[in-house]
Amino acid sequence: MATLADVARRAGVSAATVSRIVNGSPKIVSEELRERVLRAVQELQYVPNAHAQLLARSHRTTVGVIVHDVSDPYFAEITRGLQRVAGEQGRLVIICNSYRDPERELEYVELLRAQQVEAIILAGSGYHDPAFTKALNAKLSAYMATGGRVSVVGRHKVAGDAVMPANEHGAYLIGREIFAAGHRHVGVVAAPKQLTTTTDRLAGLRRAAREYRRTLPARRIEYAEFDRDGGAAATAALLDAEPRLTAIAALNDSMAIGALAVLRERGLSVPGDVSVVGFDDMPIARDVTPALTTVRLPLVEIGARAIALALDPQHPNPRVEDAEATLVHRESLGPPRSS
Amino acid sequence: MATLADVARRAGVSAATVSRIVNGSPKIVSEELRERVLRAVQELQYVPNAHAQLLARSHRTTVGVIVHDVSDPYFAEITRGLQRVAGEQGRLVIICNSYRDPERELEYVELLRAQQVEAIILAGSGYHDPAFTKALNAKLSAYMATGGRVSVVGRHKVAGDAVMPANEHGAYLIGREIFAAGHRHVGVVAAPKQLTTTTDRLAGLRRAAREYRRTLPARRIEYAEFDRDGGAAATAALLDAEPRLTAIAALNDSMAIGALAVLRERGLSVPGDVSVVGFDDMPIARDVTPALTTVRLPLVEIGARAIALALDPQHPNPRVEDAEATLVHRESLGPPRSS
DNA sequence: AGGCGCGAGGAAAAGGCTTTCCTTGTAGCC
DNA sequence: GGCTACAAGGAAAGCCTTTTCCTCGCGCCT
Repeated sequence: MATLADVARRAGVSAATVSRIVNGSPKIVSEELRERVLRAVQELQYVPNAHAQLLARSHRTTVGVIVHDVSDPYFAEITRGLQRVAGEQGRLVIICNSYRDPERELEYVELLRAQQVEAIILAGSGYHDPAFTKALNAKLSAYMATGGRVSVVGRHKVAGDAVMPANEHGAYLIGREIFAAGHRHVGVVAAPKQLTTTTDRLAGLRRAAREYRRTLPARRIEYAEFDRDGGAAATAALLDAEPRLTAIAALNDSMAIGALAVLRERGLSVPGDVSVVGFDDMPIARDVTPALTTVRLPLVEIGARAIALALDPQHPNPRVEDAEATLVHRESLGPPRSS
Repeated sequence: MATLADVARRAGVSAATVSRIVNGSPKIVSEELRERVLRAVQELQYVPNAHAQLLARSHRTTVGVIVHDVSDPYFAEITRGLQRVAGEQGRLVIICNSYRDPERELEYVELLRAQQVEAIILAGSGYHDPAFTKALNAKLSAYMATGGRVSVVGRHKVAGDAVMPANEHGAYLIGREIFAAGHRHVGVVAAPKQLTTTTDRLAGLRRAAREYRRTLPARRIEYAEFDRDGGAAATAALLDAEPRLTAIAALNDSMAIGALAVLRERGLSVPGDVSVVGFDDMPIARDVTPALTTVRLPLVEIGARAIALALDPQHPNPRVEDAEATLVHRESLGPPRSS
């Protein structure tokens, strides 16, 4: 690869001059030299070595984000918002998929630190795991102690700024909707127990239940992987255990889609026989049949705010912002069948 | 941030020793020093500066991939395959979203070159744009000239190794299916004209049409954005212009889902009134109603092969591999309504 | 005892760039 | 003419690691 020095030699100038021209420094250089240098750059197809630049410059210009999986629509939206703001502020974004493996999450924090990122954004559910939380906080604190900025979305008890999606409240809204419609036998298709998102959303559902003098007995809560197939598996189990179920609350839309698939397979109509509700309002939610009644989280905005917090040098670190949830009425929720 | 020198000072050893211990070099160091150094590393929360390492080491260990958008299922799958192989071979992957903007694609090639990546993988449709193709090839050649490896998926006329999805053949398969079912008035919901993927898939459809002594007149081909909303718009236009349509071939599943939405809105049943077929077999294809008849491309494998080619140092660069397409029968294709 | 080899650790260069501080040359002034 | 002041370009010092090449000391052999 051609280096700065190669260009300088070819143009017959010093490395300093080339650097100034290539980076558009304010220092004035004569038209003639500029031209010679630019020509040499062209001829040698010179591209500055980003690592050397990073080493030589003092200011950082990359931020890292750790998500479960960017191709999951939930995180795709958050990332979109994040990228937009990053782009506006001239920052590059490094995306890391943790696949919900705490170990890997820890590794990625180190990796991002090694990459000298200006800020780390952690998105996605936390874990009920004190040892992990402690380890994570230790790593993040060390990073913050050296000027790194941290911002998390939807995590309790982690150092740094935070944007908190209204998981509890969103679930409460949708729970109210279900109970108000008259359902008494409600099953919950839940994500793994150790995710804080699960706990939060279940809490919202429970609050709604209490308000309607109903309960959500443990035997009607089935935990499974937080995706389409998990939703299908949990629904099948639920249906087998409780044939009288008239409504299923899935803890996200992917799981709801899995539920829909099982219901269809078993010849149960939705919402005629069984109602189904989701969570997150991912784009596909309106295109399945029946279209999903769900809760929308302003994901793009959440991502944008998370990075904005991290990049705002004014305020010292721990600030918490809330993100509202809104109900989206579609067709998958109706009154219970009158049996 | 703590540096190697800080650790060395604290442990009372030289920088060389610290480096050797931290990197597990084969050189032997006494237990005592090792312990002192490791303790200092802990205390200072030292993490090596990745950029300095890159500068100092000779071998590269990152690869870059340029896709339209990782959160698009098509590219998500390709990326998954790619990441798997990259992980196995100890490589890090930098993902760049071009959002189908040729300009941005060019910029990303430069950026990846600046990052000193070992290989660049370019995935996604090419463009019918000689100026762009020339510029891209110039950049890639410059990169390859300095030892960079390039591998593309689904691009004609680009330097480097290639994996070619069977776009033409897949479309041929599905076209045959449509015409064999007896459809005479077939509309095509197509992606933008300047994408080579569009041309290839249309060619396959046309070949099937010729075989059945049918034609695909231009007025029954509607071009739109390569996504759900584009599919909806094109379908609406097609239906307005040709109410007698009995089948719609969408050039990918997202567009097919948009078509399904419009059809449902207009009270047309699928496949009773109008049949719909997609392309790509993205995961959601089986969960919409009716489940999509489509063509499957082995996307994960395509990604894996693309990076495997790039990382294989044996062979010199231009090798071309083909990836087969297979038909997936589901419910969205039926015989034409007998009107 | 002298020489050799070897093992453990350190010194220093290299890697590519930015940026501060200098040098040099020229214009402008008295 | 001699001086200052300023503009343009260059020299060189970092930035942080890795790695090659040394050095030093010790044990062993003859």
